[in-house]
Amino acid sequence: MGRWMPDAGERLERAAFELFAEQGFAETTVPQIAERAGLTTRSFFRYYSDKREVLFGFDEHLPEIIAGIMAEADPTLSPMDVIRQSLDTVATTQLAGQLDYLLAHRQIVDSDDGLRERSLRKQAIMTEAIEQGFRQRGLPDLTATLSAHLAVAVFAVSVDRWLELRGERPLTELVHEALDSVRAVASGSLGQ
Amino acid sequence: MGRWMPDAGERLERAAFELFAEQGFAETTVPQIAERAGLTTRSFFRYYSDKREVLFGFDEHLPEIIAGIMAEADPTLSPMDVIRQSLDTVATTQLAGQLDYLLAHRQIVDSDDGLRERSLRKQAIMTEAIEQGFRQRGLPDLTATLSAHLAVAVFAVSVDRWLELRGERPLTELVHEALDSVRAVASGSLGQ
DNA sequence: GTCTATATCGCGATAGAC
DNA sequence: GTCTATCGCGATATAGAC
Repeated sequence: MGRWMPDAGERLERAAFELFAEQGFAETTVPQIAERAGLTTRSFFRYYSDKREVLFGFDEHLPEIIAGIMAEADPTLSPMDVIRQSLDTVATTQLAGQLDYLLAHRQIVDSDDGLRERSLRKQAIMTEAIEQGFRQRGLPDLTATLSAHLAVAVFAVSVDRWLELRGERPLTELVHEALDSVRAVASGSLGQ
Repeated sequence: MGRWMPDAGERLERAAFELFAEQGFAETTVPQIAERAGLTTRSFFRYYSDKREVLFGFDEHLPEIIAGIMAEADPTLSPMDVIRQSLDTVATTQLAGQLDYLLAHRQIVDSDDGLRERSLRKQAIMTEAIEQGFRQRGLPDLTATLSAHLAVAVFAVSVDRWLELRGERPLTELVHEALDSVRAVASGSLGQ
């Protein structure tokens, strides 16, 4: 057996995920994670800058993925149509089939303030990437920024509901419902 | 001299703000803050659960303030009108005159990843409070949630611009501009 | 890989307010 | 005297330096 088993990063991620689920995030120490993955504490910090990052490794790829999806959309589409089409794509190509993983992930994240905060940073990363995508499409700064915030809000709220419903309703349906609701609110057509 | 000078919390806050501005957040230790405030390290943590919190003490009051402002608005107003009116109130009663403090605060927060993250949590706290306010006004859950996200996005983006412009334009004007932009995006009236 | 700073928190003792 | 803020000591874990 070689000195370095392959996929150290993945082994750390798997070990951490298991331990967090078994004993909780706060109760799990980095040395424990490293030991289960067959590495030293020092090596853990080489792969992840802090204990929370091991649950958010995928964030690294988000900007590129988002840029790709938004670049594919027809240049003549309005921002709302870009949002709808892009979120549909994400729902079907990225999240379908991930329900169980996402539920477990969510349960861990919700158990700890620090992780909830880290999760907000993930949303901020997405917002920036989407904003950048809209700028590439020629939108002015203010519009690009607000469209990005709107897209992330719709997406986050819809995924929340999807997980609460344990996938009983398709994510795309929830996304469309949220988009309709945003349109109604923003147009001021909801006089009481 | 008594063992307890009054306003320990405020003294810690002032000392921390000064030290962060002088030497940076990461370079300032809790013992330094405590010493300048005339307290021990242990006491610091009785007032603030971690080093970042000393810059966000006001968050505690946000839910109550938000609830009060939203409750004052005419019950017949649409969500968008509630948002506009409430943000106008916040801009004039809470933020006017705070420009210098907010600029200094922002400079510190922007210098550190952990503080930026904490700042996102502040936005999440605001979002929850606004959502709750809309529920009190009788909005259905989905609409209340999305309206709250919309309000916070508009507010945050507008304050960002206000600070970048160093107050050259009135905050209310920037808020209205952002609200107009949101309406245009959400109504789909921005075909390319 | 080893060493270390420092954030963070638990516990028991104590000092002053009321 | 009770109550609460503060202190002092110590332990542990993260995170970064060397």
